[in-house]
Amino acid sequence: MATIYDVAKKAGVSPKTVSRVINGNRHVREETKNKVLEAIRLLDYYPHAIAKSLKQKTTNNVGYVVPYGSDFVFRDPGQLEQLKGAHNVLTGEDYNLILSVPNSGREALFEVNRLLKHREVDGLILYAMEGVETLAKDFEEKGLSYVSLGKCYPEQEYNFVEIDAPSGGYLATKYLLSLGHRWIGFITEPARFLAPDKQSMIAGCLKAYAEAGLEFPHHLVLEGDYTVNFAEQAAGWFLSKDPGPTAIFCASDPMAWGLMRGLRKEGLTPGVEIDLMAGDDLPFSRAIEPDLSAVNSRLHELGAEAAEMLLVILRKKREIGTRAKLPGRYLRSELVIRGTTTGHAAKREAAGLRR
Amino acid sequence: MATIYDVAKKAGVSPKTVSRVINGNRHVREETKNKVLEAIRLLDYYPHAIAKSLKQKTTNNVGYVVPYGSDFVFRDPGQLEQLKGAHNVLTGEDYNLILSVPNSGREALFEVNRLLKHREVDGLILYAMEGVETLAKDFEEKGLSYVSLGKCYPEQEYNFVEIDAPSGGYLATKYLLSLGHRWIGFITEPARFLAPDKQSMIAGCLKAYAEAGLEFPHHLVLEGDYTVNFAEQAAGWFLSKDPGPTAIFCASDPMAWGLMRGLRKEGLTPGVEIDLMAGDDLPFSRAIEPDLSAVNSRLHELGAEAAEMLLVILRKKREIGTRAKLPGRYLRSELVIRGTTTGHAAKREAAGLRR
DNA sequence: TTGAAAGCGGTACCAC
DNA sequence: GTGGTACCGCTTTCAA
Repeated sequence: MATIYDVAKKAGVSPKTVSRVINGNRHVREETKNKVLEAIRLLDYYPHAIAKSLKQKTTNNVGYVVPYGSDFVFRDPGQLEQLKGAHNVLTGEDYNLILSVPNSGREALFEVNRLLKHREVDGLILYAMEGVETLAKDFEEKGLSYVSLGKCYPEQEYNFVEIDAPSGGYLATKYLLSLGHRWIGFITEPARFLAPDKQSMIAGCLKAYAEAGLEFPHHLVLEGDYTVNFAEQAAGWFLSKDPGPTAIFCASDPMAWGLMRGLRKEGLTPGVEIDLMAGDDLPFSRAIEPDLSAVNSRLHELGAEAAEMLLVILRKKREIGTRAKLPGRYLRSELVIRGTTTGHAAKREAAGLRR
Repeated sequence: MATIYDVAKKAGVSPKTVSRVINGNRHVREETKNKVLEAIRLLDYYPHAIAKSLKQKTTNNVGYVVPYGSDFVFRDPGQLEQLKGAHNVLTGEDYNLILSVPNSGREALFEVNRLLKHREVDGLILYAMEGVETLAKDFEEKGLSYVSLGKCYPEQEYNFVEIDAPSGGYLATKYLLSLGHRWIGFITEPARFLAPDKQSMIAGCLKAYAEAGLEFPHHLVLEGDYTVNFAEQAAGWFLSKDPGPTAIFCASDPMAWGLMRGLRKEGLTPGVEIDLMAGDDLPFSRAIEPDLSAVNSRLHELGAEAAEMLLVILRKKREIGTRAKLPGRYLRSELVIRGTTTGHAAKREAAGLRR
């Protein structure tokens, strides 16, 4: 395939002039430019991206590292929303996204080194994981760029974007309480998905109960694992409790799907005998279970925002030469009320009727 | 960051020797090797992937181009299974996968050029799309490597892997007929997803009917669009037909989910009043609708197989220097019988009972 | 406005 | 077993 020299020779100019034309430099006579363009067309010439990279010390690749393994990442719609958000932004700016899905935090650290230190990528979007604290300092020193999805260590102030889980828990709980529910069940995030000091949604749930002057039903809290099947089983667990819940809030949409199925199997219709609120509000959810009331976690925006931040950092680095630090951002959830939170179950309960 | 020269200097050897050590060449004295290793460790040295690429004319990146846009690709579990299959294989051999999701075939051709001709990738996995015929010849000429998911043009004999859709249709239909069904409804693949001469699953369905000596119910065929919502609506359409179906086979799992919901809304329980067979058997489906009988399209294998083929092609190119052609492969579906194909509806029909 | 030549960080042919 | 050096294809400083 043709090189810049072939083009130069054919057009009767120097490689530098060809380079100027390619990169839109205005200091080229129109006539010369046309000769070059014609030669490029004739030779079906495309600049060699690698050679350009070597010279310019940038690859136009960004790595995206999620340490939960390919089985999980490719099959969890919530993960994919984040990924999609980042992918959209990145490709919009002509960056390629290189997805790496190691099976553990340990392997992830290895991947991070592979991608960044070998300079296969200009920067990294990475899930919060233990050990990144050490990395962060290393990156700092070496001028490597990254943004994390979630805080990696308690004191991290820069270069992260995170969902404000407690605020989601607060909103959901407050709303359910306002419908008259007294006994709300909770399926939380798996503890292993929480960054070191990140607060669980439960913090917000507790707050809402406290504000309402009610005692929090600790016996109705279950740690989830983000899977549909787990949540389906959970339905029975909740119903075995006394007092049992008149409403359940769970930390992710897939868990809400499972819970819905579990409840139906037990003969309970969400929105009628029991209320249900989900934790993501994924587009996919609206197809599967269109009626689901939810806290919108804005996962797509989360990924997009991380990518935007990284692009700013990369741009600054290119222009000013130094690595920028962007203050961490929190995304607040919003309430989306649909058909599974009617308060009917709460009214029954108030009327002294128990299932 | 340190270069190979820094390491060489620190170890008191030449860059070439360092290169030998890095690449596992045996012609290095143990003592020298240790000196080099120590220097590498001290300097936290990692070889510059880009520089290596330039010299070796390989990038260790593979492109994956799907011309249906990001909204579709990231939210269709079937697409993601294929992608996951390819990603697993590729990363297992230390290749990076660069995902490109242009909005149309037209844009896809542009992407293909961007990735391949600029040498950002060593090879490409691409969805069958119109216009690839021209590309294929261009690739041939320029020695560029690709494998297509589906045949790109009727006479294509090499470098593709494709699901044998008619065989899936045949299996499903034959099985349903064996249960005693006479009137089977069909939701097909969207025509725009079919490669130029690719046969629809319907070809197989026709064959099964013909073998059974029955007339094919053309009035019960509906072209789908692969979405949940479409299929939900389709339930009503089927029930408005006369004679209506006692079983429905649809070309994808997401459509089966929608159809299930639609049928339930109409008061029909799949497996009881009407039989239902899905067209993918996705892992995700087993969580959402665990009971669904299906034709297993082996989408994960499809992606994996495409990646394997591409790796073989790339290996041959490296070793023999010439671009290999691999004969195209067809993947046959398999029947997975679960709870939604019981034949009850067919027996009722035979007994003269109609809904 | 245009060109000559050095250099990015590796690899590898060919000597020793 | 080890090293000197040219070269991959592009960009860029500096001079013309």
